[in-house]
Amino acid sequence: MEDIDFANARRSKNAGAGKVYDFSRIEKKWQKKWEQEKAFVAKEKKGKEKYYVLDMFPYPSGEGLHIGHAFVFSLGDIYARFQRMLGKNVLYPIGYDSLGLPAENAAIAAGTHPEEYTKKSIANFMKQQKAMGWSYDWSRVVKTSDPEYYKWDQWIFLKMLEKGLAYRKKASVNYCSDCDTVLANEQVVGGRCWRHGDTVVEVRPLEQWFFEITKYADELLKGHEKIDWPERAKTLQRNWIGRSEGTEIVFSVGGKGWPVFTTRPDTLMGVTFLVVSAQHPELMGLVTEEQKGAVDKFLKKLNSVSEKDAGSMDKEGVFTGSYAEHPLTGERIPVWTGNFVVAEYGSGMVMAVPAHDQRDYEFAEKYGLEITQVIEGDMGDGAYMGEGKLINSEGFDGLESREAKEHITNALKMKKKGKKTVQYKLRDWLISRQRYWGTPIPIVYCDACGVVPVPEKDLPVVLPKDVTFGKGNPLETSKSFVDVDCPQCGKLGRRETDTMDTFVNSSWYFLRYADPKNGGNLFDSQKAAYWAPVDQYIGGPEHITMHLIYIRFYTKFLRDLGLLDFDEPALKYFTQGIVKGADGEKMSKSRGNVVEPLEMIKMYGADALRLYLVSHSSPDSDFDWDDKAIGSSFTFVRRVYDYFSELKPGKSDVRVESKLHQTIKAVTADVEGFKHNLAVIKLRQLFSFISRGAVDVKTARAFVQLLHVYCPFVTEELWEKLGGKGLVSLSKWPEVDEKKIDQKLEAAEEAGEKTVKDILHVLGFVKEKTGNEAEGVHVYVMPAELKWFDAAVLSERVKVPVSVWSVADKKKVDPEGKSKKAKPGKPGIWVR
RNA sequence: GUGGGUAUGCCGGAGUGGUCAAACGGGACGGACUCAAGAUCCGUUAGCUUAGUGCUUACAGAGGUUCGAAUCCUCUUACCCACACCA
Repeated sequence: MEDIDFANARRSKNAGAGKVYDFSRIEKKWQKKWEQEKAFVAKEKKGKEKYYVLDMFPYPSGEGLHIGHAFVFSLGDIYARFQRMLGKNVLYPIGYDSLGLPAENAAIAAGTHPEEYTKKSIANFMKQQKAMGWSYDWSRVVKTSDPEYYKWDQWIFLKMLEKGLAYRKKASVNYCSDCDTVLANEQVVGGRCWRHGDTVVEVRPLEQWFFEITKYADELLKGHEKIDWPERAKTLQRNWIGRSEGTEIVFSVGGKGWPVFTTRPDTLMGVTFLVVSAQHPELMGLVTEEQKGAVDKFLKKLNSVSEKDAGSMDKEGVFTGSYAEHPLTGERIPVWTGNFVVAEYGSGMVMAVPAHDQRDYEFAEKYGLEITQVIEGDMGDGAYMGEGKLINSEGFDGLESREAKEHITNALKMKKKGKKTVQYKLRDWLISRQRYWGTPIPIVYCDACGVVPVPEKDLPVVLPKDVTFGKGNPLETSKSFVDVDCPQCGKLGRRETDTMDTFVNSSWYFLRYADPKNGGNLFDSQKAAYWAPVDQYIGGPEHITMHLIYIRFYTKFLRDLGLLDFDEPALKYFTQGIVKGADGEKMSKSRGNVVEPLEMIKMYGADALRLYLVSHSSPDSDFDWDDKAIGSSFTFVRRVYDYFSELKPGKSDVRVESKLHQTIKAVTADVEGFKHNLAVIKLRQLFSFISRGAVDVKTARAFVQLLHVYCPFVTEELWEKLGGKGLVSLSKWPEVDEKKIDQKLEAAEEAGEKTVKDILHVLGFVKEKTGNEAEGVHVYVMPAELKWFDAAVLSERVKVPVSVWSVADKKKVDPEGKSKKAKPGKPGIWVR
């Protein structure tokens, strides 16, 4: 065969030199070794500082790991390895968020049971996770689909119920007809299902279970002070919780009191109409006979507008025919209904002050409603939204907004027509799902006893196998599950068929890792107290408003049960960026830009993949995958391997030592701060420095240790070759010896680099001018700097023989007097 | 609309007051080694200029602060993310 097999050629070239970087052999070898030696199994050790690193556990899909997983989990692993090498007692566990809709859907599509599907997916995940070299404690794996796990979800539910935090309520809920289930507010994206972007979410009234998370709203806000999270994550949560202080004012309509929330009670005397949400459940109660036709027509029109356009719709409304009574003046105020009032926020009715609220202003203009200015200010082109001195407000005239808020609220309070109050955007957490693959809600409905909780001793309520998948909730098709005796009276009752939102499962899993096999309790409080809270949590920004709020809520609740003595689950949190396809688009199968970690491991090895993932850019920013760039990471790893596996140790000179310690110092800080891109650069620089000259074993080992957090496999191999004791994984992180960092040497190095450049520059000129190749170069340096310059190294760099002279040397050859040009740090140069 | 973020050379991206024509990687180009290489090594990569120099123009745009700005402030523009009329 005449065709050249390049891959083979590369191999054989390596082989000829006797140094093949056979990454797949190396990676398998160390994977096995770590497992055999139980290297990463964590045990509570009194007196040793613990450190808990946690990645958000994955949802095990049948497709296996994607490149995003490879990226985040590598970040966690780097951190865990780092902390371990710093001597901390590290807990770095992994588990599977294995309940959830996708498994159920995929199982239905594939004609299997979700349990089968999940089992296979998890096995596949594990294989890949091990291939990536992530240093998990595999003895603590937690699977949320395991009845021994979700038993405790049910237990917590019962506690919530006991404490009055779990309740049932008929609610207009978001219903996705594709999922055949109800969605939480957080799962509705722009009026559409978060999983089915094409499906418009319907609003249906259903009897649902809720957790009263709003009870903790204030604490969730205050807790931010205690935790070291990115500011934008906190801001996002703050806005999500959306606390606003204001006044609740009761307007009476037809003898019935209608509370209205406002942050601007100072504008009360400027109220000229009220607007009730068009989606308000009690709207029709306000509509008079004469107006019924108009309101119906209006509602019909609203319904015909698709959700998509509803957002950009103009403010519209219609008079209900009713009048409210102003709480202070008793004046008659018309009540309108409008499309711009949010039904679920506050009471679903607002007081309109067109002079001082832009939305109200537009509405009033449109329908010719009265506009009364009550705050001094410029109303040139619309409402004056600022604060200021009150006018046209009877007894309150002359007050500043701030005092007026107090006075008016007090006046209302005296008349029992209002009070100071706080509103949140955060709603209670709707946990009911009409699906199979979730935690069954431990409740029995009994004709005689009503809603009866399943007694603790009967937990877990296990998902039945005899179900039929199809439309609706499969649990309803299991007679053995539904038909159950009432725990109270013993008569036949009916089991709750709703299951819990999967975010329930992930709200306390970090605690279960502390004691994953406990059969008698959620966890052992001692063990939890030892490991928790999480010291460093890592996961995507998409979880900030859902999971990261729920997990904080659960932690506070468990604390209130007396199970924990802390109230924040994660002290530090790091959000990584998104890995996008080479085309800059989000990776997706339909775009065909998906990169498979396994493919990359096959081609370049896990070490190169890991190194590439963190060296591209700062881990908290998004980045586009680049096929070519991973090649350079591979090349680097291979060179490192080639160099150190054949190392003939010599003596490190002082410059290498200085450089090493400088690098240790910088890399330590970079790894600590997740600045891996910068750390990698420094490691590359150190390597090219080292590999130019001689190093001793100690230095070589230190380099290998620094690189280890990024490339765990190849560094284990090299550590062994360099005669390191035990595993690098468990070795002690190199310590900085400040004394060895010599600024003068740094200056020397810099001078050397500059000189190389200068010589090359001059050589270029000479060639240009004379057309001849230079025969040699003389370098004249300051006497004190003589030791900085090595003729052999310079010759090698500039590819022309170089001789180095001290300017003070009487015997120097210097026909053109170039030595006179020499300055400190900048030698004279003569080319012959 | 509100809140948050980003804007750097051919590209990806470092860099948060002077040591910056700006790390590192990719690409391109030139050279070395080679029968040859997609392998390795060494360079160049704003323009003009120069025996290693100097100047000009540069970090989205326009202003400003400062002895001095990619870096701080203001406004504008574009893009990204979240929330979407929260009273």
